Amino acid sequence: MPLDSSLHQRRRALTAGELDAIPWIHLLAPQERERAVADLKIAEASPGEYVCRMGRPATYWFGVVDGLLKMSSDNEHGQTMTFTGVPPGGWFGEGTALKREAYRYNIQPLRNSHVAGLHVDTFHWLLDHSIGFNRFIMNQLNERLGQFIAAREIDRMTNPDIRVARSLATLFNPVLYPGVGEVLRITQQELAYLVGLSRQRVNEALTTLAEQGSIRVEYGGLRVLDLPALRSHVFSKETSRKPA
DNA sequence: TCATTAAATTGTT
DNA sequence: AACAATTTAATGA
Repeated sequence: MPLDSSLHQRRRALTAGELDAIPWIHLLAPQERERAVADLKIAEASPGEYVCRMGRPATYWFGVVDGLLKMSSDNEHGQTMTFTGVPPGGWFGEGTALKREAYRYNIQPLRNSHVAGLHVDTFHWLLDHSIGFNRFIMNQLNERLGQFIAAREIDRMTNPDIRVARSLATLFNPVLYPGVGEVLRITQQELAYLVGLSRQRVNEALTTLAEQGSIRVEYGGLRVLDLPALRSHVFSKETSRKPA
């Protein structure tokens, strides 16, 4: 059962720390915040479950408190295409919440994750009453537009190293995912699922990126050292091939 | 707190 | 896909 259907039963209140990590909560006036906090729910979701499914009516606007989600879509042939990952601090679904439509994507956890939900009615109430909230949403929509344009470029990249680099750069986006910070908690296997490459190839790409100084590979995560380089660096074809 | 063991993740072929 | 090496997490004295 998707999380958006079962959030009612599985919900619990957010801790003070979890509330503090929500990027838009600080932009609200006291009475607005009071209303938002009263409605916010949090639930745990595991791999294989759905946070929300394509076609289901949108009931919540979601945010990742902890963990890692993937956003995907099924085409008419039953194949699944992954668009992007959603790391901590990311909020999504505002487009469909705005129009009160059905979800256009599937959202599934790549590992055990904590997902917060704000009911669409409260979402709309905030839109009607809070300037700060409107500014956040506008900023978010604008930033995501840039992300999707970048995603189209990534799709046309044949070089796996560049695909990994660009995909990582989007996950490190400080505006969309302020919860990530310097280190992104992600395993190489999880990253492989996201970019659609084998774990071996991802490992090779990460090693190359680390050699170039744009990231550092750590156990269970990655540290970004040079985000602009990740976004734009072009690799020469023969950087790390061993000579014959 | 420390040592031991299991589990997870990474590096390599 | 398989394997070894490394790191973390869990357990109990």
